[in-house]
Amino acid sequence: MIDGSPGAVQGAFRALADPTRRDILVFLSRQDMTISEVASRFDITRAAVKKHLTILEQGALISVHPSGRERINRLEPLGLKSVADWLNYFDRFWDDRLHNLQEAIEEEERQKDD
Amino acid sequence: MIDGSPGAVQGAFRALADPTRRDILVFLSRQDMTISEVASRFDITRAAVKKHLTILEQGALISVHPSGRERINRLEPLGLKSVADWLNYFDRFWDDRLHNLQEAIEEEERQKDD
DNA sequence: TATATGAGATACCAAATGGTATCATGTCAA
DNA sequence: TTGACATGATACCATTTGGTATCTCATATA
Repeated sequence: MIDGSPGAVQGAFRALADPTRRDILVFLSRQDMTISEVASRFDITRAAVKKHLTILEQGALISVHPSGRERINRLEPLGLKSVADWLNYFDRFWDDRLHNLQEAIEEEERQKDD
Repeated sequence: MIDGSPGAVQGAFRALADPTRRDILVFLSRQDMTISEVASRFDITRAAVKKHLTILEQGALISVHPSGRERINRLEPLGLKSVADWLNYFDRFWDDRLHNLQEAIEEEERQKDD
């Protein structure tokens, strides 16, 4: 088994599959935001943004902190790290296979230049 | 912008969102396989596996090489690397103290932009 | 040649997904 | 207290997604 905690990894990958959610993570990396603040960055309704934030929270990529009538959304880098850890399994292939691949590509490029 | 080639990153993240597809990648990391060989590892039909392989190919996570009447599916580490590169943006946030520092800097930048 | 086999192509289905609109609730402030 | 505002909750819709079944095509092989 590769996943240390399979469920968590699945939630994180699921959350990252949507481009809007990835953009939200970038925004939150710069600054904590309320739902409305996040929503103001997009052309979709606040309700849709709320759904995205819920999925991000389920994937443990953000945490939510109530403050009065607002809810502050905060990036949780640890969740992203679980994804990076999963990818780490393939690190060794980036060394050998990737090297060979790169050579093959360059060789192909040379042959096109005829 | 974070993505070097946005479309490619989206395709890769989309492909990785499904646990069956992530398992397929692990199998292919050990050994190249035909569609039927991959399908024999799962309890779903060969047609369903074929769909997964198509999505993996669209995400540039595997490549397909016809050989006679068979089609060899091969892991493409380069596609996974594009995902890792996207995640690299968040490397600095894995340390909370760096996060706070970065936040202050970015906030200053943001207020200039408004 | 005849036949078995690997793969492609559709058509179809149930469930999940991303979105909207609408209404309810809690909290701040005048 | 009353109104304004941030959020929660629900119902609903169109599209995508993961899956099956079935048919056809191409290619080994007896």
